[in-house]
Amino acid sequence: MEYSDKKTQLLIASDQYLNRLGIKTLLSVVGVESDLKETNNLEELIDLLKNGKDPDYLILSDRILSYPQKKCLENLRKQCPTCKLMVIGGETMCRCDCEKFISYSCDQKEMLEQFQNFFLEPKSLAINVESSILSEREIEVLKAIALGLANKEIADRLYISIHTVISHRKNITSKLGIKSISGLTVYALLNSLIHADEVK
Amino acid sequence: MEYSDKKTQLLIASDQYLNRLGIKTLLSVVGVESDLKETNNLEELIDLLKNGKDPDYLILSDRILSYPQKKCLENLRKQCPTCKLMVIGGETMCRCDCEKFISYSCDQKEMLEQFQNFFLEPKSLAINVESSILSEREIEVLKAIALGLANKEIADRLYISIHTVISHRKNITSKLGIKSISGLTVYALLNSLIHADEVK
DNA sequence: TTATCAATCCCTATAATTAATGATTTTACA
DNA sequence: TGTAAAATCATTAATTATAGGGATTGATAA
Repeated sequence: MEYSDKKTQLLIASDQYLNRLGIKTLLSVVGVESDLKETNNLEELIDLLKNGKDPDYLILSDRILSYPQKKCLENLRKQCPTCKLMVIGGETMCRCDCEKFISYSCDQKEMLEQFQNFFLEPKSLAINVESSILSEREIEVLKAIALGLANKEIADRLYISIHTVISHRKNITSKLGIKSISGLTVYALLNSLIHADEVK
Repeated sequence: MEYSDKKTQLLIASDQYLNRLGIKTLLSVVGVESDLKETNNLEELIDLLKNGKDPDYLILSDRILSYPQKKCLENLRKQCPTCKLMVIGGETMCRCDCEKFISYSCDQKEMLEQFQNFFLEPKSLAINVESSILSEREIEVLKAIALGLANKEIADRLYISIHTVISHRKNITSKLGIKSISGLTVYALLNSLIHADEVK
């Protein structure tokens, strides 16, 4: 039921230009012809999805997703319920609600196969994933922990008592199941709560 | 003084296929014609430099460098003292001994300019940078800290007393000037001492 | 053959974090 | 309007980490 005079609509969202360029080259290798749009940030992506018509395919890097990634993806899904979604991510990217997940570490052969499959396979049903459970305040505290602040410093920064900080910490560790500061730091990094160069 | 029948030798080293593909596409956009080799890991890169003749240009991603990055780059330099070196890295990559440093976050325009300049500008002199100062044992302890282990656990793992661990820790923090666990974790991540998915 | 450095160990005292429990106030939602 | 969750503060005890000191051994380079 396709109109042969209507090209496939494809949208690429990745923060890195070299990545987008690689993806585009790969698309031409695979033989996908499309009306192609691209963006390097989440805001513009959301704008494009809101104001334009739904693309047929959306290829995005996990690095442009905001925290929490799962929630962010869910919201994107709502913006384009009919499109096929491919997420390219690092080893630690949570497997999420998308038709195709590809790791950045895939070699040429695998990457080619995955891309070919993506455009051949029928659209799958969305998988429901539960989203993040941290409250706003807990996220603030988590950020501060990951930045290397001590409880007292966090208390001063957020204008609360150190007891409250400790309470939040307890809730964070029990909710996430991550007990060590390093673990929390990595979590915060992976979820773009902080940037590596902010840490003291 | 170039032989017109001899193509430029160029070597691309990046862990990610999409990156290499993007770089190659960019090279053809810029109009660089070359004998091109590529690799996705450090070992193969070193092999290529040892066994083949020196390339004219070496483009590498900071992600394939082993710890410490500066030392690793110095060693690579010795392997190919005459080649022009471009390093593409993240925001937190240390500015290092190379002719051209490009951030992954550069947009199309800047990336194009930087690539064009790289192949036009004359080779600069190497900058001497001091290398890492951590001892082997200190690196072991740092790894363990970044993985989220407590002093006691580190002691058990390394078969030393907790006092020794504390001593090493003191030396590490004073050498690096990084006091917080999060800071040390980020340092370990950036220097590929650990991987994010190993952290507990 | 001295220095130097890495690696190991120890002590004391203070600071910081965690565990276990509990309580109050505000906010959001059904 | 009642309930649940979030955000706040608190106490006590136990555990861990940090900041100062030192000390010994073995390897290695000047």
